[in-house]
Amino acid sequence: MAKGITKRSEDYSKWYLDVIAAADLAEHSAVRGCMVIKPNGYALWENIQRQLDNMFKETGHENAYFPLFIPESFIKKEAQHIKGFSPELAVVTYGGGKQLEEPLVIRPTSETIIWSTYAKWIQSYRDLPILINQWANVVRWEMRTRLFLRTAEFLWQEGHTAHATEQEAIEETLLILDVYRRFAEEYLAAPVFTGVKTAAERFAGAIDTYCIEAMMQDKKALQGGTSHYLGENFARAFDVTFQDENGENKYVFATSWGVSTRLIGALIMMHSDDNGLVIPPRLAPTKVVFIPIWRDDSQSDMLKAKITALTEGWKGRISFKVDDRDQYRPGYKFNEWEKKGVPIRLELGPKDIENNQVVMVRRDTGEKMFVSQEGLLERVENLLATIQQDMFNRALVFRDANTYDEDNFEAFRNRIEDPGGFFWVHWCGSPACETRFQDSSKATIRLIPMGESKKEDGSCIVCGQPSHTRVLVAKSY
RNA sequence: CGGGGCGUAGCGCAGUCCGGUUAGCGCGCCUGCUUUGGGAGCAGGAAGUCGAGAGUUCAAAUCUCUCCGCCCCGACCA
Repeated sequence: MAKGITKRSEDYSKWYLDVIAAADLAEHSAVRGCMVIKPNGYALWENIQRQLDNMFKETGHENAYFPLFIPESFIKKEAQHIKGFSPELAVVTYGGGKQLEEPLVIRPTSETIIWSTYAKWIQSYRDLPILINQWANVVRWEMRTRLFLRTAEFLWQEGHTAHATEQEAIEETLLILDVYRRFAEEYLAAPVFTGVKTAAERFAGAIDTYCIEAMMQDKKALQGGTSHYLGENFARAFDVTFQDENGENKYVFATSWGVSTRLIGALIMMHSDDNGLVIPPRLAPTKVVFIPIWRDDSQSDMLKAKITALTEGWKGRISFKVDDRDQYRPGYKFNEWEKKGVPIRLELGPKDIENNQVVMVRRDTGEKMFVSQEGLLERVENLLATIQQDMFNRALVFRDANTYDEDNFEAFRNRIEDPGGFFWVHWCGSPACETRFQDSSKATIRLIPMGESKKEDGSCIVCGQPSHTRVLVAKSY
């Protein structure tokens, strides 16, 4: 049915690239590992941005902007940080035709430039907290790249906050984790597990890294966002101190957190099908496309006028398009908007005029409905809400059907290959056993859950030592 | 960086083994007419430094050498 899109069952990663091409979201650029985000893809990013930005503002954050270039010496100040990032840095050594005295690193993340700045801003406890976010691009020289999922340059937001107490900083970290979870569930229609990373998977320079993890349709995990509690690590490296109420000098406590254009990759891989992109209504740049179907010119004028009347008052309430192009026939248009993932298609032809109806078609299920022209906007809005909810529910059912408890290491090694999925297993906490998961199964510990749900006594699936909680293990992107 | 594949019109490809007219095909694009409820038909048309450079030859998309780039799979990562 869909020309030019490989079936998921044939080649999942080819399918992924085909969906992006068919929906005209992005393309590879002349620069290795970089992508051009085209208008359809960027519109998705703008919607993600708009919503998250609102959520950050609602929780008391402000936006600011820090420079792209970071003096090399800054990056080197925090030992773990430089260790983690040095392999993937892009460095500028020439400027204005002359060799620079000090090379400038193109930011892979902005902790160092930000903390060197915060050091100047903070003297007193009265200066705290600082709750800043920035929308920016960053560069990480990746070996292997894939559109949206991993590119050498990507767009993201990075929040950087400074607090007087450890408790407040940890609360901030968890607050943002919850913002990410809510955004994933309510907007991306993506059920996620939340938890904390193991030491091996932790952000370079963090005390703890919290994350949201979602299951893609190939049953692999994708980390959608991270929130880090940085403790005093960066404050010590950049000498960021404040005087508290008692006149004592103390280091500030830090957090940082981010989500990137990778979320677009997650959205694609969770919801799209063999006919192309499927966008959750709340993030869809165009929520409804209206297609008139005519037999001659007089009809076309009449139908266009009717659609204008039917969509009276829609502007400002719902984003819609009327596809009245004369050079394409209806079937072509149906297909085109399906590939692009528009949630609802409305058709209006001579038969519908006779019956005072409109044909309404869901992108997510393909279901076709004949509905009255009365109260059309309300019907559309209701259906959009239904689609949003159904998409979440389907993803949740899929994830739960492919998530298992497993206590036998050999069985685990077999099942992670076939059928694959998420596995809750007991782990003693030792890095040695963690390494054995990875080496023997190519799967990693995605997170250690925080709540009570997976707390139970058991024995480590690798070594048999006591364990008090199950951890989530899966192959991942 | 290792393994595999590829580079010929905007996109997808044939032609390359075995050198030889004016480098083809499909889709798309432009013009016109007919069409229009699931990817329209006919007619006409535009569009190529055959990835780059060097070499062999009367003659190179095709043979030789060098280089560049991209995609897929692995090791590292949001």
